[in-house]
Amino acid sequence: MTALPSGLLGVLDATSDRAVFRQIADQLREAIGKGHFAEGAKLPSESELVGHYGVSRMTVRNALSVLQGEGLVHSEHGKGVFVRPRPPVRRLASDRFARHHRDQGKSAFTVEAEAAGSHSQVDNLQVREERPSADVSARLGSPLRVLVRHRRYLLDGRPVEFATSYLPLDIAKGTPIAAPNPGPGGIYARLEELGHRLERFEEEVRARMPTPPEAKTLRLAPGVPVIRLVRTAYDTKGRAVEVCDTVMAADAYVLAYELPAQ
Amino acid sequence: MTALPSGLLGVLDATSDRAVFRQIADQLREAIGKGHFAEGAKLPSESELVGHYGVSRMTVRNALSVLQGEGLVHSEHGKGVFVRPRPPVRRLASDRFARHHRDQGKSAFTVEAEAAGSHSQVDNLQVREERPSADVSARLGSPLRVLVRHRRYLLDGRPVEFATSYLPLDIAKGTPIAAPNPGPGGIYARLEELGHRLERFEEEVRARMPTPPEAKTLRLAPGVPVIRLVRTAYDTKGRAVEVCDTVMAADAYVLAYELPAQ
DNA sequence: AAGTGGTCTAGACCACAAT
DNA sequence: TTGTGGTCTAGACCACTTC
Repeated sequence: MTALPSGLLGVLDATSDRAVFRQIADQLREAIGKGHFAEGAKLPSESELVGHYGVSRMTVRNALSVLQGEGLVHSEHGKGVFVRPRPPVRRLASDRFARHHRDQGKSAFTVEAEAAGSHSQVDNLQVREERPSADVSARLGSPLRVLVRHRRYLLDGRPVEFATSYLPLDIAKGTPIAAPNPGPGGIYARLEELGHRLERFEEEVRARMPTPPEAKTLRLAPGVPVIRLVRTAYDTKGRAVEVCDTVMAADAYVLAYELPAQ
Repeated sequence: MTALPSGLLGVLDATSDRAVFRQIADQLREAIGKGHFAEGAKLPSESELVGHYGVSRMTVRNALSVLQGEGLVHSEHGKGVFVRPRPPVRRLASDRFARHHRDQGKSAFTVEAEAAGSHSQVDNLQVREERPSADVSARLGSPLRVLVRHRRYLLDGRPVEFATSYLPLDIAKGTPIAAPNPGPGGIYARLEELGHRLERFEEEVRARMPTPPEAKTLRLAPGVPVIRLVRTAYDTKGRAVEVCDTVMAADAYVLAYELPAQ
C-alpha cells in the first residue's frame, strides 16, 4: 500500500446522502474527465484507494464496477484498472453498397479496411440451409427455406462485427452465393448477375447490451453495447432478396446516413 | 426465508471453473429465457436465492448485478428484482423530415406520437446563444456564434430522448426560431420560410453507455445504452443550416433508413 | 412488524502479472 | 516474491414497501 499522488482525488463527504462508493466513482470519473488519468493510464490500485479513502475493499471495488459499467475503465487481472482507450471507429457511409463500390473484385468490408490502412479478416464462415425464423420469413416474403451465410469480421485482429445473411433458397441454391466464397463483389454482385438488379435497401438500427455469447464473439469489454443492424435488400421488381442481420461492437462504429429532404 | 418453487433453478457445479456467481447468473438468465419468469415477473428474493444455493448474500447480489448490467432485470428497493419488460419502441422512419410531414401545424415528434396513440410532451425547453464547440463549428462552417435550442421529449410520461439544436446566429437571430415555441412545423418549417429550402440531411449514429447525467435525464435503468444521433441539415445551396445532437434511450427506439442502390 | 433490496465492514483465499 | 485484481464469507445497519 503505497501513497497516492496527492491532489488528484479528494476526500469523502460524510454528511452527504450520496453513497460512499458513488462519491468515489464520481471523483475518479471527474479526474478521468479532467485528463488527470489519460487514456490507457492506470488508476490507483484498489489497495491504494482503500488507503486513501479509509474504506473497505468491497466499497472501492463497488465504485470501480460503476465506472466499468459505464465503459469508462477496464480491469486486467494482476495488472490494474485502466482508463479505456477509445478504439478507432469505422465509419459506415450510406452509399457503401452502391454499385460502383462493388465492381472491384473485393468485398465492401475489405475495400474499406484497406482504404483506411487496416488489415481485415473474415472467419467463422458458415453456409447452410434452414427454415427461416418468423421475422426473417416475414421480411423475405415467406420462403419455405433459406440459405444462411454467417461470418465474423476482424479489423487489425480485433473482431468488430458478425453477420448472418438470409436468402430465399429458390434464388441462391446452386449458385456461387451458396459457395463459401461467393467471389468478387460479394453476394450483391452475384445477385445482380442472376438478374436481381438491386434497387434499394432498408436498414433498421437498434442498440442494446450484448448477450454473453455476443460479448465473447466480439471480445467486448464490460460496458460496451452492440448495435444491431438488420438490412433488407430489394430488387427492381420490389422483391426482398436478402436479409442481413449484423451485430457490431458499438465502440468500433459510427453509422452515417444521408436522407433527402424530398 | 421461504422455500423456492422447485425445478426452476438448478444446483451449482462445484467442479466447474466457472465462478459461483456466474453459474447463478447463468441459471437465472436461462430460466428467464425459457419464460419461467415472464416479463415483469419477480425473481426469487435475495434471501431465497441464498437459501437455495447455499451461498452468501454478496454472491447472490453479484449474480444479480451481472443480469442488471445486461439489461435483463431491474431491482426496486423494498420490492424485489424483476424481469425488465421491454418497452414499446418508437420507429423513426427515414422520411420523418419529409416536407409533407411538416405542414400540419405540429412538430414531427407530436404528430408521430399521436398517430401511435401516445401522449407526447416536451419540456426542459432552453434557448440561448453561445460560441459553438469545435465539432459543431466544423459542421456548420465555422460560424462565430450559434443559437442553441435544447429540449427533452417524453412519451406517455416517460422521457425517451433529449436534443440540442445549433443554428448559425446570422440565420436564426431575430426570427421565430429564437422563440421558445417556433410555431407549426418546427424550426425546419421556419428555415424554409426564411429562404433556406432544405435539400438533404446527414445523420451519424453511435451507441454507448450513458453518462450519469444522461441516465438521470432519461431515467434509464442500468444496462440500457443510449443512441447518439447527430443530424446536419443542408439547404439547396449546400450550406449547413442546423446541427441537431440527440441522445435517445436505446430501448425506446429503432431507427429505420432507406438507402437507394444507386 | 416483516420482508425487501442498498450499503458497508473486515477479513480470507485464489489466479494472474511483473520482478 | 510481491502486488494486482477475482471471488467469497458472515456478518451489520439502513431505507423502502407492504401488511
